[in-house]
Amino acid sequence: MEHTGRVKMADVARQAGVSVATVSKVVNGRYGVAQSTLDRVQQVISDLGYEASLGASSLRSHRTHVVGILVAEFEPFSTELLKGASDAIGSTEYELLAYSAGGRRADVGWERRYLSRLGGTLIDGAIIVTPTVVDARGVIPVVAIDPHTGPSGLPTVDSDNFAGGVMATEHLLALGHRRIGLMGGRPDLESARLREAGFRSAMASAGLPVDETLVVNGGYRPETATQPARDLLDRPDRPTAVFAANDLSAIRTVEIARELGLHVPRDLSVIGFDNVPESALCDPPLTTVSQPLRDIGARALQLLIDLLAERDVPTHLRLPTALVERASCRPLG
Amino acid sequence: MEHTGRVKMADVARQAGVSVATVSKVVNGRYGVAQSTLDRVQQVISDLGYEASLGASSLRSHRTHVVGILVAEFEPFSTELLKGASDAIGSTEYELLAYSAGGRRADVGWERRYLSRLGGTLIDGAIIVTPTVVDARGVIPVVAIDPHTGPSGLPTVDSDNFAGGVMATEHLLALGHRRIGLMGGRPDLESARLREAGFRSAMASAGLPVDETLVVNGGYRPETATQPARDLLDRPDRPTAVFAANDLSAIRTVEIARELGLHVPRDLSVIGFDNVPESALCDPPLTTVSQPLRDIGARALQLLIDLLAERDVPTHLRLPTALVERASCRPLG
DNA sequence: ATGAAAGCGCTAACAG
DNA sequence: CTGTTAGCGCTTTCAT
Repeated sequence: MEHTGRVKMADVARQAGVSVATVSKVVNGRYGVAQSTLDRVQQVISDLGYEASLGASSLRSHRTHVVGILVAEFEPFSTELLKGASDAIGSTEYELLAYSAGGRRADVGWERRYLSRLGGTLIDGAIIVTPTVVDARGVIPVVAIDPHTGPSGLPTVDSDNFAGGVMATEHLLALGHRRIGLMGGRPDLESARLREAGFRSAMASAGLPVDETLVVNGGYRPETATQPARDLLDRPDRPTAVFAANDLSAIRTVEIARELGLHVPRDLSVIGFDNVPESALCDPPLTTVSQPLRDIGARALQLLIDLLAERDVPTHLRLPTALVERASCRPLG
Repeated sequence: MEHTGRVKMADVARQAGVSVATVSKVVNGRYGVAQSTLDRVQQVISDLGYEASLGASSLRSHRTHVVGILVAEFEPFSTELLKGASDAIGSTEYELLAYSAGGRRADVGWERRYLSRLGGTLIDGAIIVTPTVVDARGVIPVVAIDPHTGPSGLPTVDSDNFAGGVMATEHLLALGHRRIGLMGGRPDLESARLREAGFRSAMASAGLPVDETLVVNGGYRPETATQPARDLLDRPDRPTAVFAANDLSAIRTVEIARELGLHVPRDLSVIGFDNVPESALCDPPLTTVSQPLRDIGARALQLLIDLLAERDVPTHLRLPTALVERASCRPLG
């Protein structure tokens, strides 16, 4: 019977001697099937290892019990969120589909295109990670994690980026640093804006002016942080400490420092943001501001599930940040 | 024009004054469309933000340029592979879809069911992570990572688990440990079998018998490792060192040790396997045997792409393991 | 309780 | 060059 390709509903129907309509009913647990038929069909289903094609069934039913998590790329940040979402999905009736077109196609507007590609059919709802173009008038319920600046109209979960920025800066200040560089994040993201605002606020509170030549844009990614890190460090009046807006650019900063013959933390203190697991792998282990990334992913998933169940949900969840001291910062002197 | 739901091909066709067939041709870059029509349709597509539904188009065309990575759960191991696959996909024409039904539905045979659910339509090929039921006669090309014991017939990528097991054990031996516990992995996985074989081989080479009461099954997961860890440690003749078959169960072992008032590494040395980023986050940072997880993911993806292009591929890639010394082991005495 | 038939959004012949 | 016509595998009325 191993003819061609995967087993489809028609194969099950034939083998069980019923119509596909009947098989569909038992697969979907509809009423109106005799117990004997039901048993027989289920037997054939398990014998053949049949499972309905997600593509086909979703096309027709528009209810799939699958939720999507749409990311530009699977990197340490988004995969932490994914772990959290995966933890949370266990207690629901849903399955999880994570989608990325790969870095290259992650141009402006990717979130809208992904949504169009998967929404309406394959997935019942979506979590979008760091969307820039937010398009509230959606077809399916959407929750945003760490979105673009400004009110999006989308339910959002993020963490207290401003407080985190203050925290990081105050830590450096408390260690005696005064000449502090800022490697900013993606300027199109609210999180980056707030972390920088926190930095400036803490500097101002300390009565310190911000040297704008010490403010660069690291773009949140190792590749985009490389040159800015050189600009910051390869100069006689380099800062004694750098606050990088996320761990990936902080880690790259540490690497560039080493390339330039600078020892971290002896010659340069570096603090990051996010507390992705990779930050502990860094040499030296990175001092950073943690966001509860897994929890953010789990909360976003729960929010989405509530949305799908048409329950009332908060439109914005903000989770706390905290200082994690490791070995990349030390007192000046 | 914002009537109902997502914009579909018919909407584009209407707006551009052509048939859906023509729109399909321009979307898929087929020949036989006048330049002026092409321009007009493309304009409408970008105005409307149209993107073809993956569900619908795949149902018909059986070629999607999407590859799947099928996992039981998104945890540190599978997400490292995912990062590697994501790195590698950037240089291809493919997009990446990662799928998990959540822990609960990850029963025996999940890999076959996922494949049935997504294969044939949504995805052109798949990477399956730690499959138990290997079913070579597939509809779509499949690459296995760290599969079930025995020859599967599937192209496989894994690492040198035996050598890694030897390495971990010899490290403990070199530190003077003689009474060494083994927390084994999932017995249905070749990797776990080989790591244990490496352990036994190293013990034998050292002329040491294996105390079978010190061999437990941790099942690779924190939840399943908890009780075995207690069994191993909560007794007067407990081992002075434990080799855990993966980092997650090693980390849990460290936690249980602490619960029991044991200090790691003073009272107990623990070594893991995998070198997931979380192992560095452990307190104390975990000494472990690294597998090049991201590279494994990238290689598996490349293998799959080659398979899809009908290029000749190696049927088995084995990558090296290496000892990573951190702080969870110390000399006995 | 069961099956026939229509159709989800799209692609692939084939006509025109 | 363009449109018409069939389905892809499944769900869903609606008859029987």
